[in-house]
Amino acid sequence: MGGVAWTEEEDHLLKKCVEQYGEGKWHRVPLLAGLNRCRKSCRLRWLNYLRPNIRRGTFTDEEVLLIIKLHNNLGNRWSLIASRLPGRTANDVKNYWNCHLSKKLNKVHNKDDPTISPVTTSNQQVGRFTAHHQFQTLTSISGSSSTGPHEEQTSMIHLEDMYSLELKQVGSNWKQIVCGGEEEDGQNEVNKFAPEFEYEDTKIKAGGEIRSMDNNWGCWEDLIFDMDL
DNA sequence: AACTTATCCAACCGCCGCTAC
DNA sequence: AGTAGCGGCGGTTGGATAAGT
Repeated sequence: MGGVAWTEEEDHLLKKCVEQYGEGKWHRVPLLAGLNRCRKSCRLRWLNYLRPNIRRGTFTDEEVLLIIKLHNNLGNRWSLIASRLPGRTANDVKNYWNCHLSKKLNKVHNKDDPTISPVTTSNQQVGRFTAHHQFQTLTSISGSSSTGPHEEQTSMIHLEDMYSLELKQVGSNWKQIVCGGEEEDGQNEVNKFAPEFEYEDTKIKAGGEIRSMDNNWGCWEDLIFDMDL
């Protein structure tokens, strides 16, 4: 283990203590329970192992799909993801992701370019973005492609009908990003090659996925990874 | 059978945000 | 405003075990 393993006696003392005094006040637990463990260790042991209704064992297909979906939407916020999976702990979800899913996903993502993770929609690859803080809703994607020596392709990504991104694919890489806002004085407000930009409270950064925070899966469904798990 | 390598997962560590003072 | 103490979180570690040679 990563540290000193808990004994049955320690588990019993901790369980008894939490049942008697309730969760919280973890700084008092080692003293109340008579344990030679720090507050964090006690809390973790309770949350990940001793708490009632904890589900152990292998993850079901439904759980795996939900984890993937939630991870796309929330990132590495394991406690939030675990809260959607009854009986599963954040540590379990995190371990499962690190041991099983991240490797499989990396295999899929890194097929062509290790710096770009492809997202597919209607068989059209559009690259990926990360939206931090409040995520904007993806409303539509349109694209055009020209078949030339470099096979250049352009995709427009529209966010809440207010803001749009333009991706250009040169060869096998998505390199250029053009960010546009509402038209002003007939000129489209454009920042070329922006690695990231902010719109109101939303920061959108190149290199991740477009995400929605409002549980509106309808938009996201079109962007689900084309994965072979 | 003996050894090496890979995988899994419980536990630890350091950081962050919140609250009280 | 600054600080200490706390709970909570995500990243990392390392021992146990399985799989491979």
